[in-house]
Amino acid sequence: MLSERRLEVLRAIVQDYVGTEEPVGSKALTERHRLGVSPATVRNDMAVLEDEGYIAQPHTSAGRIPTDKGYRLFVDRLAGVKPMTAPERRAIHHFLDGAVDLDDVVGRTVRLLAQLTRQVAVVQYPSLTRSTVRHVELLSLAPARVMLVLITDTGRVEQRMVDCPAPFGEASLADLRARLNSRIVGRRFADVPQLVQDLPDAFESEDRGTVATVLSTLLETLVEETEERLMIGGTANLTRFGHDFPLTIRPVLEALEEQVVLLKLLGEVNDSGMAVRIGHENAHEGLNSTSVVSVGYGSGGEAVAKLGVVGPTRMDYPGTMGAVRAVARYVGQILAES
Amino acid sequence: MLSERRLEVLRAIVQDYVGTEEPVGSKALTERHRLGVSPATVRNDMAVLEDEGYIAQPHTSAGRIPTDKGYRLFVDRLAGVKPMTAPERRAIHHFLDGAVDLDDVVGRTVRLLAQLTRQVAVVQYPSLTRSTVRHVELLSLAPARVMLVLITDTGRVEQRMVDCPAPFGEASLADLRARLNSRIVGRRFADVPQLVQDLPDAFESEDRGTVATVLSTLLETLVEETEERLMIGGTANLTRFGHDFPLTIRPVLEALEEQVVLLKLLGEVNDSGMAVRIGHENAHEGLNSTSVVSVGYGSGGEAVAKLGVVGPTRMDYPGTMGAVRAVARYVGQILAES
DNA sequence: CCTGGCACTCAGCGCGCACGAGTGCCAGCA
DNA sequence: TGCTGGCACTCGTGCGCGCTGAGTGCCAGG
Repeated sequence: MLSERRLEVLRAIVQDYVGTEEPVGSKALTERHRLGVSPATVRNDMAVLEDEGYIAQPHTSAGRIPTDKGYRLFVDRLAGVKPMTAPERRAIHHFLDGAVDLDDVVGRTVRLLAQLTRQVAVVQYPSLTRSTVRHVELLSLAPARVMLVLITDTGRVEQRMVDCPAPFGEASLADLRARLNSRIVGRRFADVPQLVQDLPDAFESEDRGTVATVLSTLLETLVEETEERLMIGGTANLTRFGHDFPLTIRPVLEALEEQVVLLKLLGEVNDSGMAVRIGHENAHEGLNSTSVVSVGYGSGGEAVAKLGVVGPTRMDYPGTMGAVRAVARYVGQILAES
Repeated sequence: MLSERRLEVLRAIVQDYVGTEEPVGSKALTERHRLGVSPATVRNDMAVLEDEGYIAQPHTSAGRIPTDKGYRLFVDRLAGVKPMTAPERRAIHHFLDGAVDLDDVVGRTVRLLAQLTRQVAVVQYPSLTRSTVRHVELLSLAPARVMLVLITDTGRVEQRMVDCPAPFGEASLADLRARLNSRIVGRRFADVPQLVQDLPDAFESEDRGTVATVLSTLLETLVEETEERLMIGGTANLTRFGHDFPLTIRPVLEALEEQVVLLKLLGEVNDSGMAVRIGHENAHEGLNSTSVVSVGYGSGGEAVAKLGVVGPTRMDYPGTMGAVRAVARYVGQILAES
């Protein structure tokens, strides 16, 4: 167990390193923080912290930098979430108000997050399966061609073309539309498969094939990993990563281009709502020198999707967490209003 | 006017420099190309080419590299468009087939282009105004709340919420839907404003306000710069830019995040279809060391949108132009089929 | 107009050296 | 037992130096 002062030393190291981006030495520490002890004592504490794996030196005769483990301790026990100031909150509201549709909301959110945190922002669209059906529309575009449009309560709209096995009359289409909507409007998309299972039975045999085709297309749109969409922004902030960064930035950009990786990245948000993954805690190799701060957001109580930022492990955790949380809350409100 | 051989020397310089990324000297040139003259002669030619501004040396006692003007001459007169090989064409087809909706088509196209050219790819969604109306749908979500859904023949779907000034009955809604569709289906979106101008007149006075609101929302979606959407990919390829690239990559990433800049970037495609902007020919400062190859694509004869790639001025122009053209053609086909 | 020869330039590289920030250890003191 | 000042040590960084070699421009001769 580390003494109170040693924790204080660790906190000071993290803060200084985040600020200066340079290894911090014992002398500098005592000058910048009122620790009440001499550099020599701090050196002893540092030696202990290094033994325990919380800090490391890049090379002998250099100052110390926090390790992933050090950041972890910092985040868990030494720092809180820094709340946004009133002007910042106003800026968030101002920036997000006036979005015309969901794409716009997500786009603005991404830019806002990137700007506030000066890092790379990732925003997931509200997941279909976790949303509620607001409406299902069927449009006849040709005798045997139907367009299926799904609308969620979060404003997300998905459409699919359906090539029917047989021509489908306008009356049958209206019938299907009505039955479908009466069954699933207001229900969660996740429940839709069960709710429509026996729907073809209600139709004449000649239409059954088409109805089944439409339904299977509907179900296909709900398949995980296909239905998920996301937007990223602020990649220009990657250039602030470090000096050696050709090697660092490359794998990060590559990782950011892979949907699957990104979805995993946002990962399981724990119950308190916010997740912080530090360095090697990220499964993906290319992201071993980055940290991810993510949080769920939603229109009501439960999260319909996640958003977060990706930045260097050397980031301002309290500030970033504060920004991410504030943005998520307000996006949730916006969605609830639409 | 430059002699035939001097043009040949310029071509050789461009080809070698693109291949090696290193300034090319007179000796190396005569070794790698059958110019039929000695290095000394080539040196004289180089001196002339340098006087004329087609090449430059980074510093004395280094080889020459092409200038923007040199690349321009190369593209205009010395090189053609390299056609795709059969396997490459097959790969394109394979990659793009099986997209489920427009987002998917655009997403696949971006990834494909980035992969083929090893550069940053930019794909614009089919512009609304240049597309044709396939269907307009109006959905009543609440007594005074309507969702407007626009569907184009290219598969693009846009939706907007409309808050009506007064409750709007189901019958009136159906009426508006029918009138609207009969007027504009099959017409170009650009013509819609004129076509719907007097539509409110056909309604009872109590509904006129709502109809006008719906129509104005419809027109808003057609406003330029709001209606344009695009997707980019392959930013990881930026890391292959050069050695000094922290300074190069930053402004490029920033430019890529700005819609407006990107839209201008794709720029006016000339009549032959393809546009190549080299270095300083790009208006945006951050892109002064990049070249942009873009082309229009469309389902029928005329272009509904553009796509292209952004890469270092030192790029394989014939190959890049070939890839861009081939992809654009096939995307056009895909859109026509949907 | 082309060619071989020649003197010249200069970026890159490796080397050695001095500097200084930062450390670990130890003896002394509260 | 824990803190402190002192001290020797380490090692990365920056600087100056000279060498090397690729590449050039120029010139005289064919």
